[in-house]
Amino acid sequence: MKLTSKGRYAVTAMLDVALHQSVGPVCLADISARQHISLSYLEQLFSKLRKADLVCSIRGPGGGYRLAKDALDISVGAVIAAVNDSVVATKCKGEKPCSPSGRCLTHSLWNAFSKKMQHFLDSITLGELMENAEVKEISNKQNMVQELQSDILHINQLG
Amino acid sequence: MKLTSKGRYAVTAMLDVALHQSVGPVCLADISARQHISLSYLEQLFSKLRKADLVCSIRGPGGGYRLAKDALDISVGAVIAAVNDSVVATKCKGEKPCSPSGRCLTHSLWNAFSKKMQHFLDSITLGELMENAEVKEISNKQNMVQELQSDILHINQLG
DNA sequence: CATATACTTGACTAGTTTAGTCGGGTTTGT
DNA sequence: ACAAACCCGACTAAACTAGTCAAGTATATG
Repeated sequence: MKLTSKGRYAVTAMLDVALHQSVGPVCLADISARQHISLSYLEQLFSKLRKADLVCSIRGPGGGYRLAKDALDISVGAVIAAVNDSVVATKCKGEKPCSPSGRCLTHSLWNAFSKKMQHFLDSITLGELMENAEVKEISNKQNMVQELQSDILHINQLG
Repeated sequence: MKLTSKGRYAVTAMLDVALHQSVGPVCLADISARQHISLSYLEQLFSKLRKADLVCSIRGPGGGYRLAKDALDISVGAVIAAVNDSVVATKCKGEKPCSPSGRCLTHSLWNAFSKKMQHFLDSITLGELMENAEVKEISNKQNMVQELQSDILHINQLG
């Protein structure tokens, strides 16, 4: 799992679709205008998002994109994975020794972290983020502590 | 917060130091040999890690690096941040309009996610990962026989 | 003190990825 | 028919990755 601005663009665009699809399909030109992402780049991203079945497209005038599922069923992790033509291929496979106290232990530690990371990204959905936003819109700064606590709770549930 | 193989190398190297510092300072040559990371590249990484006060160095023969704090006080997030000369500079700062239903809402949603992400990375420490590993070490040893068998099988297929 | 060991710093680079452009398509509502 | 929208592939400048290379500086030990 990589985390770069490419993924940020994808998540941002998907959130834009989620926020605006209630009045009909959202066209890339509108997203481009609102989020300041170049149209052609959006085309690239949405091509991958469509192939990953995260959005569906409506062609022709008045067309655009729509989320393929409920926003609560689309994880941030899925969006990021879709645009990063991954295939990382963890190296430590064919290589022989991997002594218990050496390379392989550290490697498995990294894998443990990587897995936690993955679960975390998969556990946050677009819908969740939107719900949080609605609450936030009312009082922005009030519940910093609550938020932190719920975050920690959330993390503990994962691990 | 970026998450690339640079960060992975850094975390891996730091874990290696954490695992081996009990018998004295860990020199980069040893880490290079164990983790298969080039010495010169490690030099770059540790230069940054030292500036971030995550490790301290002991020069001269028998020298090397040591964690600057307890492994339980060094978060994975801190390590990754140290090697990624960040300065992301979130764009939405000087820009004016940021209409509530447009760009700025999506932007704040991304920030919300970004924050969660940050908290998550900061909440995992090197020490925690090591504790998890101790449990795993047993199951690793159980798999050794299986692994050996599959290796033998592989060799037989070649001959 | 000499010297080998080990860290320190900076300049350089091939290769890959990012973020984007360009120019053509195809589909479809009016 | 026409225009709005998606679709697709080739291309590219800039940035970043993952290093290499070379010339230092500090220090433990004989």
